[in-house]
Amino acid sequence: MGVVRSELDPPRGQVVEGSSEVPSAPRAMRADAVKNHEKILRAAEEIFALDGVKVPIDVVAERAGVGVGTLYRHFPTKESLYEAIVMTRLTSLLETANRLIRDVEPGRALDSFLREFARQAAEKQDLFDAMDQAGFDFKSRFSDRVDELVDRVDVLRQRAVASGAVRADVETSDILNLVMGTCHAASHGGVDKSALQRLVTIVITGIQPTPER
Amino acid sequence: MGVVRSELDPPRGQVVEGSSEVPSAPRAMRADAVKNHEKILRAAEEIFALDGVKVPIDVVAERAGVGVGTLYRHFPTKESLYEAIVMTRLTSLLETANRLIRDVEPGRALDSFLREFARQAAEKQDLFDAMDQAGFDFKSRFSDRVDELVDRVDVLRQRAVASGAVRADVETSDILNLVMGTCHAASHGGVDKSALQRLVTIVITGIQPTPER
DNA sequence: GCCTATCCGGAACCCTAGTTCCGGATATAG
DNA sequence: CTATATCCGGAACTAGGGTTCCGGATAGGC
Repeated sequence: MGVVRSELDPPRGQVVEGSSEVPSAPRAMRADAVKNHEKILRAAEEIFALDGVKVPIDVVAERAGVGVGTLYRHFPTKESLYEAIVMTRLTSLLETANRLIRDVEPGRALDSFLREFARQAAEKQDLFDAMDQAGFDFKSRFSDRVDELVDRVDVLRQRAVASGAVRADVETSDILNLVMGTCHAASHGGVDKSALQRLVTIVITGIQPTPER
Repeated sequence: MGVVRSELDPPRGQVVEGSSEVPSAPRAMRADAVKNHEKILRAAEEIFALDGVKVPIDVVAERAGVGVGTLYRHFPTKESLYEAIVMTRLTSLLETANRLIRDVEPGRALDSFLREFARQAAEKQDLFDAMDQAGFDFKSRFSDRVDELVDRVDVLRQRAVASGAVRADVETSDILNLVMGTCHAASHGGVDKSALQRLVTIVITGIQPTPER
């Protein structure tokens, strides 16, 4: 829940010197282990982005140039590896949201975020899969991080509403569902980058205040 | 391709009397077989609607009150059963489209169709799954029927454009992708009927001509 | 009422994909 | 340089779900 420290940080097995812990200090990882750990992460990031959760674990291992046994020693579960990758994606998105909240005028910030969100989700199949499963209400291993993200989007939305760029009766989940929908189209082929942006534009237009009517 | 005659019509094994075919006329189905065939279809329609393609075949058999062997004699493949169900759904949608084209004013017809489409796809998980796989370009067993449907929607769109209800730069695939996206949200829980209609409304608003800007 | 072409049920089989296990290799402390 | 704690690879095991098979039941023609 709280601290996430997944296997994403440069792996180490060392305990801080002088730790008051039990003196059975776990040794540092062997050099080859560290190298493999990184190879696995790189391979996973590439393949998951391309093929999503569905890709068999052997394929990841092969691409990493490593046996499945090795992969499983580094990540006890396929899901744990998947989770490690998705977490970085979500974190990155979160940073984007925060940056936009901080630096960009409210009217444009939401727009920019949604476009970036769509771009990412369309580009990284795994991200899409994750949010697909997680829904925006659903429980999942990512739900905490997803909640944070939804919270940030809510801030973006509120500001956009306040600045008159978005109608007040639109809910955050509506926006996310709609944009996820565009990604959905993108991740199943048949929608290139420009078409994707066109779809997002339609959504954004749809949530703007309507002058007349 | 052309004639679809799936196992949906009341099954019979009879050859038309006086057929010029080989005289080895295949007998009519036994009464119990006919009954089972129907039970299987009914069960499949219910379960596929609820759980989509993913549902194991044994579950369908059980719900139909029939052994898997029996199910497989009637439908040689899980996919063939699935196909039979989805085809009726697509056909029904096609009829809806045609009726709207015939009876309703262009400005409202597309709107009505999209709402009905969303309702159906959200209600029948299998329909959603099918279109999900088929995409709107992708190949699949349904692609012919899907093509027909897309063609009808294109007519609806063109008319809507002509009547000034929809912008001219919006493509049919854009519309379908967007609406599919809304269904996507709906089929993964967290979106009730009213929320779904709200989403569709946003999409429809998004493809309308913008007075200013 | 009898006989057999049809049909039924579900155990068994296969294939896919995740996970475990262990004999062999190797980094690295001493 | 040597000993050994770690690490590696991939064969083997497991589980879920589609499909096949065949002994037993039965509809329905005679």
